[in-house]
Amino acid sequence: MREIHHPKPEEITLPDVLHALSDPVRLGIVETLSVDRERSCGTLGNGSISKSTLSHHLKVLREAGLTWTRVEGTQRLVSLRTEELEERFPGLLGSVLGAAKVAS
Amino acid sequence: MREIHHPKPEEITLPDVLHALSDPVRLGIVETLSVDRERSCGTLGNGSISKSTLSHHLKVLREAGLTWTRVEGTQRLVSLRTEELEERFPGLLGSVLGAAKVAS
DNA sequence: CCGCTGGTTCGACCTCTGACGAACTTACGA
DNA sequence: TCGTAAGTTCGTCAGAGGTCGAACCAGCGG
Repeated sequence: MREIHHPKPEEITLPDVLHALSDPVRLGIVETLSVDRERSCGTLGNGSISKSTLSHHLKVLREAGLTWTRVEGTQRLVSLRTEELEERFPGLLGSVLGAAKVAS
Repeated sequence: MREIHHPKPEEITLPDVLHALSDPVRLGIVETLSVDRERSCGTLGNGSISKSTLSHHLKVLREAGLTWTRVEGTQRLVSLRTEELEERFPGLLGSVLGAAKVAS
């Protein structure tokens, strides 16, 4: 497989982040990751979504700078880039996650 | 002209809000409104945008629940629904505006 | 070496979105 | 009353975005 591209902190743009979070599926993934810290790709779909679509969403999140993906044997482990995001856009991720919780 | 539709606070959804904010043009409008409080539609375009496109963006913002529009004679005055948004999604608008400022 | 498991990539499809000009509506002012 | 200024609405266009199945690729286990 190809190199996994992750943007540098300074390359992360606000519109990209907001767009990535504006999809319910991706927002759900981010919520899950905020609780579980690190999960493999396959455990992030709610069953109602195909492998390829899930992979697409994870790519959007990764390229927006929201998540980090590392290879572990045959699977990829995904986690939130919490610290870097906090440094770049202080409070943003937290308030979005809080809002997501409120919206239940 | 038709009735101007504004969603009730409880009808405002997080994905809609984030999607509305994920467009640079609309984000700029929200930034402007966070400073000036209330402006007429025409003064919100950066010159580089047509009237109809601007009207479209303002409609997206309004229907996402971000802005309030009132009629004043021949023009419409647009303002942020700051309090209602704060109540619905505490801290969200503030951190987005802060992030927008950081991203300069 | 072969098959399985976990993911990615590739078209294809259809919808949504942003952009524009042109036509229309409304209110104000001369 | 007529024109003008401010916005909306409409139709259209091109491009982006989400979804899927199928094909593909990499490791691991037998």
